[in-house]
Amino acid sequence: MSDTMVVTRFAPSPTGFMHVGNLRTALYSYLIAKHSGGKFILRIEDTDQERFVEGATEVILNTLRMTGLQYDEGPDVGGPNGPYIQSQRKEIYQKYAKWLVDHDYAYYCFCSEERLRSLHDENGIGGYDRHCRNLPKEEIEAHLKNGDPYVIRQKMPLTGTTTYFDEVYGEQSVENKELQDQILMKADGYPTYNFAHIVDDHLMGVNYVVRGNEYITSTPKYVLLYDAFGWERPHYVHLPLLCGKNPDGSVSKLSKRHGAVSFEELVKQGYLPDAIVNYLAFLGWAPKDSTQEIFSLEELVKVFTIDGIGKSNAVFDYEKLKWFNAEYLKKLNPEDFFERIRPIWAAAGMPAYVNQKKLAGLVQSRVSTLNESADIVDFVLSRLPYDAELYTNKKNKTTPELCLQILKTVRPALDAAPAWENDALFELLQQTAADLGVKKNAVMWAVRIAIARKAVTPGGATELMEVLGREESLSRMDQAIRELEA
RNA sequence: GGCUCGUUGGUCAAGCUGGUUAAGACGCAGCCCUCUCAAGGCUGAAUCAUGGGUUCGAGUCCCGUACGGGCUACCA
Repeated sequence: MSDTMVVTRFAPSPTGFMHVGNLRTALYSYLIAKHSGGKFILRIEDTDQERFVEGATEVILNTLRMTGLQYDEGPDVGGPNGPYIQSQRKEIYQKYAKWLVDHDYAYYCFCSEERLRSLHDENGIGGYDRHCRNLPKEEIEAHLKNGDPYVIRQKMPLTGTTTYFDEVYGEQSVENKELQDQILMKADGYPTYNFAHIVDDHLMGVNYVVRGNEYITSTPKYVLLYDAFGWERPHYVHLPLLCGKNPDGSVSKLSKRHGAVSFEELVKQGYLPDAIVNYLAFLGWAPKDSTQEIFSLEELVKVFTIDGIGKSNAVFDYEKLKWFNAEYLKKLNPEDFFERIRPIWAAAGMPAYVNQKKLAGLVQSRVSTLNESADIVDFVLSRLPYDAELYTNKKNKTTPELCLQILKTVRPALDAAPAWENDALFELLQQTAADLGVKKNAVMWAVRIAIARKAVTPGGATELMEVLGREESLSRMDQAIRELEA
């Protein structure tokens, strides 16, 4: 292990929901820190006052809690480098901005918004013309004394190149003349992301900056700031982006039109936090020397390394997420699974006579999300409409007529059932089939359709009879016989 | 437009310093199992964007082209 501890952070802006792309960034930051026994910090970046959303920080805290990404320092747990909410650190940024101005790395800009807008073309493209870069001292003093609104801009070098090393993408370098004199402090006294995160990362000891690759081209500007302050530059780990597939086959940055993209939404749809985390880990990363895919958070911490991170953007695939979720659902012990779907069934109106525990057992290996557990048992929740067609089955050679005959034989035999339990019922029906001289499968088909009225059900005829209970099963069967006779 | 990053099957991807029958997973198809359907087991179809180099030999190195992403905000 190196002598300096790895310190990473997750620094979301409170938007009101947790985009899975953001969650994945948080995950990777956490894993990189914890893999080497380092520290993981949470910092809220709320410097955009116009975008303030009530309760948004709670969403972030809650997501991290549910996914198990425990941070060592953060707004609600404190730490030696707080506060961890940027809006509470205004004076700090102002102090450092002032230092930059005093040392000629930044300057006051008094340009009006109208003037700035006029610099842009119809697409909003076009940089600042550095109008205020070399204002005479007296003019600056006058503006300041006059209380004119101003911003502070970074004074980029006009020549040369800036180079930095990215842990994923390798060496990156740009011509300094391409760099904009970006705004560090806004007119409202708040810093921009471009400035605040640098000051905070340094002050908080963050030495591994993990974020989306949309920052790859602006990082030279950040590196210049570190250099200006004389601070040690952090390691940079830029991550490939998460994309979604469009109807026409093209891909673009993952957004709402691709489906559920927030953690909360996925959970609401019946995905388990652990499964979501596991899937996200594999979007842009793969373990070395292993084809294993199911990993707990603790296991991920052990195997996660930066050199396993890919460079190209990944498409978010809901089918694969479903598979992960189904795997996690199957791994749950039966009681656990039952407890999770019980409220869903209750809300759907599960009848009291149903043996829910048994039903849950039948459902567990047949759903890929919690919510599906209600759809898949619709025929239990209420009696589905009669459909004579279902009694006809080519493979088992059944027809409505044959089924009626079978049911009329089965029904009285059932009265003699020793116990209303799967094995006994199975044996009984098997015996009836033998007595009748028809295949067992034909009997099973007739009975199952009679009580479920559905071609595809979780579990077979006798299992469903057990789940429905004696009374309901017989009642359904009686009804089926009446309908077939009509 | 400028700058920049990327490109292995439909999707996630392994393939690190050039020689592989180019892993594995999801999905898809088929078979087995089976009281329907799942689960489980087995099999299969499907990929190195493209054109030039370098080399005895390139998915792996170099250049161009195409396509895609990102940045170019008093958003992060």
